[in-house]
Amino acid sequence: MDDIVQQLNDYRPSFGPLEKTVSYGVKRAWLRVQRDLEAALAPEGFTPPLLAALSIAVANPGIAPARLAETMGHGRSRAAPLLDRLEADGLVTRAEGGDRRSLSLIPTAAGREKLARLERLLADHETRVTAPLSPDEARLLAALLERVSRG
Amino acid sequence: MDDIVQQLNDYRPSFGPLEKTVSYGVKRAWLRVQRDLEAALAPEGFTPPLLAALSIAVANPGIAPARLAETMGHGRSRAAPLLDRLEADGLVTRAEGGDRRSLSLIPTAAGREKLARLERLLADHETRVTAPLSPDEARLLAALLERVSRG
DNA sequence: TATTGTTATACTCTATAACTATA
DNA sequence: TATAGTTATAGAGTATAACAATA
Repeated sequence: MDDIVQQLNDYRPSFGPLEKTVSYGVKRAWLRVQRDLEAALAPEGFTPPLLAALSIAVANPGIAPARLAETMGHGRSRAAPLLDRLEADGLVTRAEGGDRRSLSLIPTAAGREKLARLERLLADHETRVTAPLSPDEARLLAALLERVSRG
Repeated sequence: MDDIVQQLNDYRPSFGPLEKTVSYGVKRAWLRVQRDLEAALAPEGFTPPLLAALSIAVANPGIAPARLAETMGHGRSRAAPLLDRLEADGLVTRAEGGDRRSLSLIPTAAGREKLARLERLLADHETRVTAPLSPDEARLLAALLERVSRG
């Protein structure tokens, strides 16, 4: 009797043709990652896109907004609102670039310190997300995902 | 000289602390998957969430809306607008369930035929997304992603 | 008291197009 | 003619809270 109840509780609806696809697997994993990271950054008043923008700005001092957006996988117009926020928080400044059309993004000391704090939250997040995997499996997963992203 | 130009062209901005994380890898892969699938389904007037809902409804006849939403990884309220659309298109019907609180979703013949057509687009999409991988690598990636999703 | 389906609401993410300035 | 930054706008996805009906 108990095993019948167990069997019923174990029942999981099928995903149909989506079952075992990389496509839907990526989507489901993204849902989990997205929610965990959002919750992890909330105490710092940050969001995942803001973290990505700050990370890239700090790692590539002098980068132009269009290049930053491109690195994130987006069009130019995605950069403006993110940079508005980072600049308002005093984490990044928009300086004039060599070409007067383009800007040069300079991380401030506060920006580097903020990122250092966020890196600790990020490391904990990564640990939670990869908890079901061995370290080797996690590295393998990251490598496979990168190849898919590059296409 | 040519190799210096090549070196410059090869330059890619760094992701900083996000580099090589599973977390950001999932996000980047999701961006690619999402865009490709959206474009693939557009000619059929469908979106990725509609495909997921129809797939689950067809694969689990009689499933309740709350269970469908849960399978997709969402709360109850996410089901209603998706089912509104599927029902308006004549692909699924909302029948009374055994419990008068809950509904029983029944796929129509048109729903099964629509899904069969979408499955061909989905297969092509999956082929494009996994193009950089061997078949074994693709299966491995799907399995690793599933373990991450289940947590 | 808990569960289901629904509605209302708001917020984030993202894309497109258009405008200005510069090259 | 092309590139950069910006703004406006719209749409899709998602979450929360609240409601009525049923258990």
